[in-house]
Amino acid sequence: MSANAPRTARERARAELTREIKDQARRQLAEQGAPALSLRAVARELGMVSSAIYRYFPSRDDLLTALITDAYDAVGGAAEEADAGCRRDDVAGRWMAVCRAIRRWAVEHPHEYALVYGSPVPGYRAPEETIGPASRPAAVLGAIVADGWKAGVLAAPANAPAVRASLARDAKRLRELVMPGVPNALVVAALAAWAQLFGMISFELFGHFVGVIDDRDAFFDHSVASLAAGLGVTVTPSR
Amino acid sequence: MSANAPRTARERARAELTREIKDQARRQLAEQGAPALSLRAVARELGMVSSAIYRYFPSRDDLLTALITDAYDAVGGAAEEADAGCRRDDVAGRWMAVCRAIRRWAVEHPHEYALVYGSPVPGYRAPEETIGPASRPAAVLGAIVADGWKAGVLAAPANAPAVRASLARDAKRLRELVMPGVPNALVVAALAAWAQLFGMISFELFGHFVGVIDDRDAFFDHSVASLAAGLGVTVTPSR
DNA sequence: TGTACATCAGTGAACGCGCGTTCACTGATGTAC
DNA sequence: TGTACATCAGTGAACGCGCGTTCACTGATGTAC
Repeated sequence: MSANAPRTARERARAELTREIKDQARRQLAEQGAPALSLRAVARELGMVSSAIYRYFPSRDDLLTALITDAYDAVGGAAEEADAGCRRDDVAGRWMAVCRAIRRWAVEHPHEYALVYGSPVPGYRAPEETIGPASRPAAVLGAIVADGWKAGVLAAPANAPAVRASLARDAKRLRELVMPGVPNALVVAALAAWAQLFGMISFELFGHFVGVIDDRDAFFDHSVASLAAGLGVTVTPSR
Repeated sequence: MSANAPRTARERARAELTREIKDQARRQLAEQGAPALSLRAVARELGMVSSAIYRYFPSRDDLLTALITDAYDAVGGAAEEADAGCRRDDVAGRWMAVCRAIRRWAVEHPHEYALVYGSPVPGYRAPEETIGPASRPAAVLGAIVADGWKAGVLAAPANAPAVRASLARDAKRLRELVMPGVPNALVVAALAAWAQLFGMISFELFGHFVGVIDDRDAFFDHSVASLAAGLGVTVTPSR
């Protein structure tokens, strides 16, 4: 029993029902997508009266926020776990493992992925509290790049364009946050790789590979290895 | 007057109202997003009774399909126009111009962009007729790559991983469709660049650069030039 | 250990709203002779 | 050129539905003495 575990029966029941509501909401997310998520349907499925939900979430938006936070935490956790399973000095292996873990999570939870990386839910404005969880996957990738740079196995891309002053400002801020010691050109390249990684996952999940790419595992592995190559690290072609 | 222009007053009125309905629907798309698009609201705004819309679109899904087709055509047209404005042998210039044109269209029409490149609209299944328009932007990029290869200014990335057999099959099909003569490794690299290009645009539009990248023009130009560099062509750093 | 009060979870009814779609209709426009 | 009929656009009412949220309430759980 941890120190901040619920003690009274009431507290335990509350924690459990909060979880059940979110689980049920996730199930509906998976079936019909975020815009169709309805408090009434969640309550119905749980055998409660619709107004009872309001004891747990003050509004639909708060439930959405909880789902968004959980989704970021889940994908971030998957990334961290994959990273932790690699030898620290195997930069290429860490990169591949983390990219694959993120994609696997996305493929297994397409609607949760769409909730956080797809089009914004109309009328919903994400509150501050989602920022922390949202940055977890990026932080993992940033740490790999920083470690790789420190170990000398990464390099700013050879024939990359020069980094303009305004971009250098952005790079400086990010270096201090998440990629200590990494030079501007590599910070910017890493950022692009980050956006490109999710771009490929989104294209796959959102149907743009239909009739274009059949072997999506192979394509993803290939492209993600190329992204790594663009950062100067060569992935040895093992599975 | 073109040969297939509407002749009778009825036909003219019908064409005009069809356009007005789509325009109004686009306006609502821009204000509240696709899931909130409602036939009743469109009719209301146009001063019609809601059932009148059914003379023009047999259902909400058909209106959505029309908007999707138009959006693909718009972004495809923007890409084609940008390409046509360049000297044929300026491969790097064409690449940059087309990427910028696509991004510009996206930034200017964020909800139409989300409609086609964001999360799928729940409950909506895109019919066959959207496939043609959907491929236009990709076709433009493919033609640039094919021309660049033919002219000898593009190359398969130097340190890229080998293309597996199953991927080679996909590459073969695409080579025949859109990139004649281009070798497998370059076809696959071009595909990745295509997905990555839209990935960066999506990240920008869907809010993932907030607090991360301030100078998004510079970042986009830089990254898109890097994508080109990854295909072997160097972009001279002019604006 | 027992009692009195405060807190909280869940109920059931209601408010006010908007939606997609159908249908029988009226009146205007187009077409064939 | 004029008439008879067919086609079509737009109307207004209705069907059946689901939604988020509020509110006064009952009964169970927790807390202070």
